[in-house]
Amino acid sequence: MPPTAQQVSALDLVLELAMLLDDDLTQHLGRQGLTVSRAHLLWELGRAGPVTQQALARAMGVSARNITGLVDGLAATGFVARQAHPTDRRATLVTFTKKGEKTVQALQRGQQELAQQLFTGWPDHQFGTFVTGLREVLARLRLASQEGR
Amino acid sequence: MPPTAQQVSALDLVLELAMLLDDDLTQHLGRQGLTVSRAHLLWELGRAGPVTQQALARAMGVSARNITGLVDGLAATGFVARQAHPTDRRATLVTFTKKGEKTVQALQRGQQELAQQLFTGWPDHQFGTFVTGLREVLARLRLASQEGR
DNA sequence: TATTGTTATACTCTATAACTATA
DNA sequence: TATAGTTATAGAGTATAACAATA
Repeated sequence: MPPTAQQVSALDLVLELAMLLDDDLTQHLGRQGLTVSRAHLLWELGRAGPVTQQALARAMGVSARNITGLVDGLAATGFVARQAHPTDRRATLVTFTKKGEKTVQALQRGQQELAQQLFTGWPDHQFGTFVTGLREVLARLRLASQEGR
Repeated sequence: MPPTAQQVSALDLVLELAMLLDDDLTQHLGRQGLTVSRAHLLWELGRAGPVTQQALARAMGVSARNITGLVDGLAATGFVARQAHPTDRRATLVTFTKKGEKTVQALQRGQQELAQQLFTGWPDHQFGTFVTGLREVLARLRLASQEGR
């Protein structure tokens, strides 16, 4: 039995939302000289403080080689710097420059602004039901993703 | 004035949903020998029938050069073929192979299945409020994106 | 003169495998 | 022997600019 038309068009809305968010993010970051991947690395760095490239690779779920490239780019554009690890001479610590630190703070502010723009003024029950719905969709999507393996 | 914690965590949920959807899509398409960009092209082709590469470039919002590369890849893997345009000898018509046609149909079925998995069994009022919320978020996001230009 | 698609060139993200320096 | 990061190599997506064929 096929899904209802309402179900299909609800998924269309979700997919359109995902695309728009991605486009918006790409534009926004591009204006600051960043890509989505590089911003992701900055974000992790903001969460975990100075860390090794290995730690970044694990946290972001990408290869070590990939981190080398992202750090190269971020260092060349002045967002991060490499520092010697104090005890392990094989390892490198990735740290913020002043510019990088300010940029991460700006990204955080930008996210807060967006949260406000999207959700200010919603009736309480609508907001609550929407959030509950999001959680339900996320839970089901995680299940569906696992099945597909 | 900053946003509420609820607003920020609602945006977190939306962002997580977007990421999960993208990952899920990438995995699912990868199993069929497709990338997200190539599947996007197939999807457009399914919507609009045999079309020129220029038409695809405009519909997808990417450069003509990019379309050349995507069609090269899809042709090499047997999803589409290039045909001479009947009246304009500059242009190329991109058409489905049998494999391409079946693949698009499978993608459409997959999307319907996902819609069902995500939304089956929701109470009517919850589903309705959720969809209304999605529309509201989309409308506000479009506004926010435009401002940022 | 304008348009269609390709070649030339370049940048980014991504991966695996081989290698160096260190644990 | 195992780990951290880099070099080597490769594929994919994306862009602009120059060019050929055709309108």
